[in-house]
Amino acid sequence: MSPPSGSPIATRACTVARHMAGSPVPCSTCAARQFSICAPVPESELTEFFAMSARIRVEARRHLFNEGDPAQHVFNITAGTVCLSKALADGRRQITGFLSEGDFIGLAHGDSCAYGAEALTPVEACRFPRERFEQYMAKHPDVERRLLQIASTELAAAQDQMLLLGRKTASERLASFLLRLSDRAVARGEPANLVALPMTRSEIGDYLGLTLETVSRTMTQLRKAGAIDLDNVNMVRIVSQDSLRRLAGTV
Amino acid sequence: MSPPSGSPIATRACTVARHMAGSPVPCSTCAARQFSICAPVPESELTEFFAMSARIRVEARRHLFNEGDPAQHVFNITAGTVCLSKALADGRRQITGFLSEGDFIGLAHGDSCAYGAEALTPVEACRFPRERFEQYMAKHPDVERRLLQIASTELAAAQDQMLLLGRKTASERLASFLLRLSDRAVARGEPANLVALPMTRSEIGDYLGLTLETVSRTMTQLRKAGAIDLDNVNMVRIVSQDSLRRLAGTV
DNA sequence: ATGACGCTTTGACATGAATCATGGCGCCGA
DNA sequence: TCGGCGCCATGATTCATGTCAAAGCGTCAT
Repeated sequence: MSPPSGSPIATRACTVARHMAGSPVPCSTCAARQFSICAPVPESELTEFFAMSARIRVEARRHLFNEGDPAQHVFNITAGTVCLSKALADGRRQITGFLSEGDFIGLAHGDSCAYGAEALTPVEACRFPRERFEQYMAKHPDVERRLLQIASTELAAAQDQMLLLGRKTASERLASFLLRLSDRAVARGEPANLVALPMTRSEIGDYLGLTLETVSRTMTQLRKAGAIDLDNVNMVRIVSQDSLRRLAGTV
Repeated sequence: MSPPSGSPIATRACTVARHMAGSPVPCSTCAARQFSICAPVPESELTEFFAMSARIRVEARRHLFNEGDPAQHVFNITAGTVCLSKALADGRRQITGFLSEGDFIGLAHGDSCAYGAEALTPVEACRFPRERFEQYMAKHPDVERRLLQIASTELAAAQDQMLLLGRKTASERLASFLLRLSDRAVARGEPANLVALPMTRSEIGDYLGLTLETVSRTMTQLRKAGAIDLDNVNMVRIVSQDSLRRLAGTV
């Protein structure tokens, strides 16, 4: 299934699918659209909007781009999970967000990417040339307004995360994290008490400012406290939303 | 000078100055304007723009608004320093930013304020009713674009801060902090090596995810390492930008 | 079926920063 | 000029989390 690793010729980090001219624009049936930057694009404009972008597929563990790369594209994720991260010279890294279906990537860049983006699972996305996307926005204030709204929401989330990283204990961090994932699941019409973890303990650690060992121990702690159960390592069942909320402090 | 504290009637957290009709709009001579949200407002519109806002003065230690208040206004700071913060139920708090001349307050709010804002020094600001400001933006995409740019910059800064809070040591945090203040001073045409600290050690701690004691000790450490000198508790002289950068890791 | 590999869990120990406690310094008002 | 108060510096000690190490478990390719 996966290509022979290490061969730069045979390996494709990202494949581009072409759209058949004449067939209806896939946007009209895109499940991610309602959550996405493209939500305010009217039906009449969809063809033009769609034509700006390429559909890409990225394998798990591949990077969409690296921190410091020239910022050439913006993305709208239609399937899979991506993490954004920043690193220090010695390898310590901070994951600044886990993104999935409907999420936009491309805010906060200047000329170069302020963070790297890596697929944690196989990912599908719409990729837009940054410049064309900006030109489109300049002509369509609705979309620009939507992006401002997205940026504003991101900023609020970033501030919550600062509170978490600066002032919360390990169990508060993990409890907050699980509750956020749960809220997110609810927003997508999934059950609140069953939380999938597409990322490893190490990645959770890099997001919460902890080590993977502390994440693991804390997970056990929450389990022993009766707040959660582990169906398997990647599937958390929230047993008591209340105790989890109490443990989390807030958010 | 300061009003008798504790009396809700005699005390004014914020005073509103009225503008004389007919006199030229103060915006044209406002030193903060070039850095501000109002930079793209054309001369011809300044009167209208100005008329939307009230000039306010806030004493040191007073709050512009509290976390959870209904979000009624947005602000543009014209003088002084403000800190934004979020708190946990038990009083732990995280300062998410120090703002000054030219900075905009009002991003990231929903119906209620996502954070509190407190004046660290006497502050002057332009205060706009949130709704009117949004209406103005809807009619003036330039201003909306500028706000998106501001939000984007804020987001990048927030991500830097997440890296700092999640992964940096105490001395890396403090070194990064001092370098940022220095960069900021440079952007305003002030000398790079002389950094004013309008906030207390405790506030620095609440910003860097440390205690005031650790901030104090670390300041001593940086001094003994020959990276900085303290003219007095509120004035840091950067002796060696290089060693400070080495200590900081990045940013 | 089996072995290998990657991820997770758990244990033992180390350590950076927090906490608790004390004294010093500087500023402001009487 | 003096006293008081808030902020800061520093020391002693504790503690949460990091680090190092080893073993368990699941998955996947052979």
